[in-house]
Amino acid sequence: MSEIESGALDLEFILDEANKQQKPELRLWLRMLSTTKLISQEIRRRLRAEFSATLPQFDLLAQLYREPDGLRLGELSKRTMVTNGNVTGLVERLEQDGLVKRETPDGDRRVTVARLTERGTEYFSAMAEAHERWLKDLMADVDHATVDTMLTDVNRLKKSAGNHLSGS
Amino acid sequence: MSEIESGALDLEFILDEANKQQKPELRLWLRMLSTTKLISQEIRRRLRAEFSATLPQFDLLAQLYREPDGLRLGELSKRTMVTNGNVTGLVERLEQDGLVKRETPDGDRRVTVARLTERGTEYFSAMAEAHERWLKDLMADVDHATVDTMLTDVNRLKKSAGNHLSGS
DNA sequence: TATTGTTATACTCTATAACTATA
DNA sequence: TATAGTTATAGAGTATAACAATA
Repeated sequence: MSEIESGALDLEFILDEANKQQKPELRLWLRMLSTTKLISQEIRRRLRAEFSATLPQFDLLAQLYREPDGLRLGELSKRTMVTNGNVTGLVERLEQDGLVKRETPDGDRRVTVARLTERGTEYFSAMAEAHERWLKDLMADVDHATVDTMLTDVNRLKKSAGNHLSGS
Repeated sequence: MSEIESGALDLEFILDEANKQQKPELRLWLRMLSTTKLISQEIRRRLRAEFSATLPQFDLLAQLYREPDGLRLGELSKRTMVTNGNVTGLVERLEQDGLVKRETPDGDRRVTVARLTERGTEYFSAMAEAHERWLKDLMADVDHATVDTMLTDVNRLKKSAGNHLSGS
């Protein structure tokens, strides 16, 4: 290799490294996106194979699991970040499976409250246990300190994003 | 408030904090998932409004943008984590929009190579610039040091997950 | 026989907007 | 009039498997 070529390569390398540093936010986002896609696909695969469930369904059930008295559909919509109309469809499918039931409370008959059935509670409990196991497994090579750091950092990121949405 | 009530509240708080520490991997995952969902929805909204494009399309175009000579569909499938059959559909839509073209190289006529058209290159260039701006904006409240730390940490996580998939 | 893409299918998710019943 | 859900619709994404052409 000639001196000129060698020099050119070094320069390219330096420029390349400089470029990398120029767009750290973009790089972080692309990396987060591909990472969550990788993990999501794996989790989706296992949820489907072992529980015939989807990720949005799991998410919705998790919200109800925390609220024994159930949640209004509007509140469910906010917490799952799914539009009102689509929450209706999600809940309907889960109701057909016997995991969720809908009730209209006395007082305001416009309101619909969704809550887990007994079967839904048992079923989600098993799902949650498996889900936790899968996550521990997938993150096995990440040390505890890093996990803790990431917990804090991701929270900062979420707050920042929340503060800069179109509607705010 | 009585002493007993106050004591009970303290205990609840302590137990709650202890519980939080018990499942850090799960908590990290749920937080990453809701964060990427929040940001993805925002980016999707803007991509649709300003470029009539979807996130998977953006992802696919980004891969081709880095490879002026184009990529085989199989390779595109791997890089975008989209199945072969669905890559065909994605590329077809982008071809109809005139952003991508397909070619069969001499030598192995089973192969299809996708590459950006001139228009596709220009179009994606504008998309990438806007996309980078959006990300910087959404991450504006996160300091540079944290962004750098996260870049490293997310990479560790991705590698760990990759090492523990079903097929490995 | 193995590989590369394509086609077919079924289902779910996503987004938007119009609509109904109730307050 | 405003609110809570529902319905309708259109378009994409996702996963699986069967299939054709080529090597």
